Amino acid sequence: MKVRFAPSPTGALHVGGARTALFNWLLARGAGGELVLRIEDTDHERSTPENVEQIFDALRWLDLDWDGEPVFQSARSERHREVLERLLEQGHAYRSTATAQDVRAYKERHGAERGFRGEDDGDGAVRLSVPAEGETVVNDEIRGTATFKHEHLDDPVIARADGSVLYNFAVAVDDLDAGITHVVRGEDHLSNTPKQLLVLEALGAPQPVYAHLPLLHGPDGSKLSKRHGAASVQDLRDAGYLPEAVRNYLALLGWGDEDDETIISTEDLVQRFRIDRVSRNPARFDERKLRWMNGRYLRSLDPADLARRLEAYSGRTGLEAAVSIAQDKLQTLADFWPLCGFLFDGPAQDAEAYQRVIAADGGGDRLAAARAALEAAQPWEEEQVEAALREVVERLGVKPKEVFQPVRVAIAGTTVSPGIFESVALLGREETLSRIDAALGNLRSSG
RNA sequence: GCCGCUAUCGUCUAGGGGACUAGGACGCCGCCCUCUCACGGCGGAAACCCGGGUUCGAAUCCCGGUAGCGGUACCA
Repeated sequence: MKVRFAPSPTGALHVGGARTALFNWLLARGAGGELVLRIEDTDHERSTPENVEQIFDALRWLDLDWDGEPVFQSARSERHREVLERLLEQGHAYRSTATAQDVRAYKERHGAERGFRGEDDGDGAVRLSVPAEGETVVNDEIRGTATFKHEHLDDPVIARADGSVLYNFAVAVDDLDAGITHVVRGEDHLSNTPKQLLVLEALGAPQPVYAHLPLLHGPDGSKLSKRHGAASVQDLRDAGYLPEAVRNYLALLGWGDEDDETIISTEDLVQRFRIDRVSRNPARFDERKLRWMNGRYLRSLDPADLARRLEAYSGRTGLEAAVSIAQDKLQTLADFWPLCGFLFDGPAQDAEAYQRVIAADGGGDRLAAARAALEAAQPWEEEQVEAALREVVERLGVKPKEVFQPVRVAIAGTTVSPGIFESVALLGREETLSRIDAALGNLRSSG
């Protein structure tokens, strides 16, 4: 088995393209086949080094590897010219000067459902001769068969007047030459497939196995784009998702095993993935479910591992202690800093929280009581911190939160943080007391 | 317009003639846990596009309609 993944280098790797890459990868890796990467761009306008590097980068981040060197398509290779000549000589193709207007005029005369047939003008673009009778059947692993009657098919242009070849010709020849056995790509290519099959047939070449994946849409059913949030692999990485979670989520978008598992490791995915179990309906990309799944993966990570990833993501260091008290509260890597930033950069400035929790209803008095208890806590460990604060709660006869929240706002600046005992213990005695003093000082000065 | 593909809870899906009172997951709602926010636990609402046919029996097979998507480039 030889599988190929052929992204078009339009820039970032779109989420749909990433899923196609994943399915190709799962198919090849699961069957022990070979997976080649080909950058598909016959006119070479889009495959700038930057665009190509973005594709590689996205694939590497997803940890989807390929075999051998990536291949770059060419519109003017000697091989393409040679095959074109052969088709011309054998009468499978002809040169025609017919324009798009000519095609329209033809259909007005013969009916809209009638495929265009040109005449051999001896020059102009090269068109493939579609047989007058019969049909071309695409055997698709996912859809069964799609039948295209030849009378409905236009003679497709396969090379421009200047001799450069077009996609539907190039892709068929390139797949043939590379010995590709399995073509897995988006459903938008299904209607192109008969053209490619006809090229192969004119060449007397065998057909690969096809599988056309349903398309991916945005949450509202329209084409997935930036305005829906994350639309590319780059966006996903920036939003703080884990590659293993993205792989898991994407695999379940259009594919489902009979056992209904939701969290599936990549190893299991490789083992269980079956191309013929891919769904036929288009799927919507729902970032909420990805967030949930990412949280599951995040929580299952070893804290040291999570800290490493967070450090790479944020560019900061020394995060492990904070990670260990915040891990359960994160869904993405991006959630960490808003939650734990106060441990490193001082309390946040949430005036509303301060007013409501410390400045009102005796919050300051309870905070002062907590300060005194904390000052006496010995040693400065989570257990002693908890004992000290709970003792204050008991002595004052108030609800726990009436003591804990003022402390939280004093050290974190906001009402949301990791557990209060862990946070205080991690912050240290000196820093904690000084932040409480600052909050209390504020209270006095504001009267 | 023409050609092609598709149609199960809001979303992703399981199901492939009787096991369907249609299962799971996200999301949503309620309760529990609880120092905030989360996590977790328990429970709930929520779907077979419509119409014909085949059959003892249809979510499942067939036909038609409708809708969505894709293609219809000297783009990829």
